[in-house]
Amino acid sequence: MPVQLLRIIKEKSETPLPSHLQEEDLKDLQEGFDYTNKYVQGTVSLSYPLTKLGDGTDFFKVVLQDLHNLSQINSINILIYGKMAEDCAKVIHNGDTFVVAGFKLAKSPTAKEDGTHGCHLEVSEEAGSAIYIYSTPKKRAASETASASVAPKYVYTPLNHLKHGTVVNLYGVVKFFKPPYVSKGTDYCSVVTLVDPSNVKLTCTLFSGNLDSLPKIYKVGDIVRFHRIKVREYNGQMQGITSAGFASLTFDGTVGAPVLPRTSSKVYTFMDEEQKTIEELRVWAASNLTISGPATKLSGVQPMMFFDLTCQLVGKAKVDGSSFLLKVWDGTKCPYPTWKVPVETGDLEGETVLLHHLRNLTVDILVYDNHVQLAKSLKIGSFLRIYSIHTKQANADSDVSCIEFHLHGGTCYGRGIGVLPESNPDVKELKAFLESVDLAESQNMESMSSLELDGTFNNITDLESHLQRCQQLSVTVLTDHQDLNNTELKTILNSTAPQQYRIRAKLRTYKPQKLYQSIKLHCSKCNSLQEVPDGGDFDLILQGSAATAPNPELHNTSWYDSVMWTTRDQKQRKIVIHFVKPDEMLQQPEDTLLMIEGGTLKEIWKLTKRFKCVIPVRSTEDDLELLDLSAPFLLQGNIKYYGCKQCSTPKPIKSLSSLATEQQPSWEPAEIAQVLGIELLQYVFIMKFTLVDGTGAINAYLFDYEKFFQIPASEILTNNFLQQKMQMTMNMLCPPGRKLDDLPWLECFIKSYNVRDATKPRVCYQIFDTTIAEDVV
DNA sequence: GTTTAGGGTTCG
Repeated sequence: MPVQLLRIIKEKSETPLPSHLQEEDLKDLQEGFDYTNKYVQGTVSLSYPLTKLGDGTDFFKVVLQDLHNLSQINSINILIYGKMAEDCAKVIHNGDTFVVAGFKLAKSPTAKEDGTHGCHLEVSEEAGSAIYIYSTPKKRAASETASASVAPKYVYTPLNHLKHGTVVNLYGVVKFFKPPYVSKGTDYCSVVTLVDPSNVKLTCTLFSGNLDSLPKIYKVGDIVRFHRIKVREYNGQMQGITSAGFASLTFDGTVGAPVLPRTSSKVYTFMDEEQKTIEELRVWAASNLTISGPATKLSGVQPMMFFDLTCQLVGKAKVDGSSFLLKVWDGTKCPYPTWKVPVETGDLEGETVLLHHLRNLTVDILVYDNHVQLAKSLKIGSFLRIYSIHTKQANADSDVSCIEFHLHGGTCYGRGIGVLPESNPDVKELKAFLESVDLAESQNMESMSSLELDGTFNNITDLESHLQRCQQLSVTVLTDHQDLNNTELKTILNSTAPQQYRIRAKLRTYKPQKLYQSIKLHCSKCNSLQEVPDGGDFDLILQGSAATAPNPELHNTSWYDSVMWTTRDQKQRKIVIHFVKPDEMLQQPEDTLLMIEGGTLKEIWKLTKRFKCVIPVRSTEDDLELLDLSAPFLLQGNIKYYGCKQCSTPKPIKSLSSLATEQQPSWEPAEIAQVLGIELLQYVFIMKFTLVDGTGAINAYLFDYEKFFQIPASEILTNNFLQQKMQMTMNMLCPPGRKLDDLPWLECFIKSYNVRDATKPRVCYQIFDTTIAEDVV
């Protein structure tokens, strides 16, 4: 809208300028800068008559003065070209406040003569400029009286004085409306029924090929002003219909709300009189029109109702030729399970991450027939009001029934979809609310009742394919208890613990998503879980122990041979390696256990490649001893073995001689730990699986040393291949980006158990006696 | 300077 005539009340603009525009001071304007998104503001001090340039283009020149700028150069010439020149010349008056946005700056050839700015502004529709003119009524009235140039005076006809075959202007309060929809002809259509204080109704049928030029009505009670509407008699009643030059303004009908016209007209008159009319109509409507109650939120829907929903579009997808899916949210949670319309993953438009985040708050609305075309054109993220959504209860007799949302075909009762601008007060309120919604809360599966869970299995399509799916092989296999029957998750959730169940479910999600974070150390004695220490800690401990000088008296005993040397670097570090002697004389290095004093991380690492076991030690007066238990007490291959600090009581190293004297020591970590008084910590996978089966969802812990993944937890941290293998397995169980429908089934055993910790008692679940099927691995 | 729709809930 290149030229807008607005009103000023108490020096303050009623209509804020578009937010992307930034004000620029006249004195700061410089050549060579981009002023596409800038505006300047001032008072019209002089305007010249509208003229035509040689090529026939309309041309209009205005001098703009910045009254707040006390410097010498406080005015600038504005050159307006084309249609904007014509529009502007019609409405502008000296003294008006004038705002120009999106102009071009050029050197002014007349700067020196007239004392204005060194540059002038060039303004035209082609350049993307916009002009806003603020006119104070008093000044305008005075100037109109003085100049005797009278603005067109509109006459408005009350609804009880309409005559067939006339074209009139009128005001009315919206009693009913159909938001613009695609007609069967070439245009959009909107049907609007108005009333006014004469208590006569007028239904208007409005057509336009341009969606924007139909009145922007958002709710019953809005007030409209129509210019040039044709009146006809139809079925014994007066009817309004668009005629050439039809134009409209729409206002919020709330008493006391700002009087802001919604329009697409480039130029319109709107002054004191109009303001007064709107305010009077608002007051009349407040006591004469049925006021609808508060808007229905998703949290307030009932199984069988029609309602209007103000919401944000999160996703959309084609379904078939006659229906289309809209995924929307309003920040509240529907109290019933809601249906999920199955669509191909590739057909779903919207931000995947957001769709996932909001999955518990979005509802699927299936729109049909004539609404499909409009629905397709909607932008993700836009704010909508969907009129007359029908809620329907699916499978009413089953105990897992859910609510379906339909926008049926046709336009009865104003059924349709309207896009609300961000400036709409309801949208502002909704936006603020959406930003405040605590997603963590709504995503917390544990806080959800089984009824609230994903309703994927609750519609007919899914039931049909249910048999098919039952025949699918599970990606997991039970290693025991095959005689048990499956139990639904809902039943498990409603039962007391402890018990054991066989279930058939899908892995909806799991934690941690970074698989290496699932590896912990477990003490089977005190049942504690701890993080795997990182290599840096080990390095520090080694450096600390290197400060302890080796004790030569401890070298070369009956059960080990010792070798010592000094590094040639400045540190002159002493390194001792004690090779444990087995009975067998001929021993291969790969079968040998050695102990090392004063070695670095790198040296130890190298030794583990050649020898079977490496134990870092340091000297005391009468024996070798293990280092701090934050360091591994044993390294074997790629694996570092740790002891539980709490449960271990380390013994002198000579206790190891009992193993060394065996004929062929196996050097099992568990045995070594035992003789050294170490409580061995076991590597485990700890994961939280969220399992769903259509009746409920359960968070079950996977506590696995090796059996489930058939990958030893101890090896995963140092083996890229195994990490990849585990990631592939998880991708198989829970393919990323897949709908729940397409996930594979898992057969699992789970056991429930009671947990009493600092918080309230709760029931937890753990997977057991289950393993990944061979063909999956 | 035509047609569309011309208010009054649901096939899915």
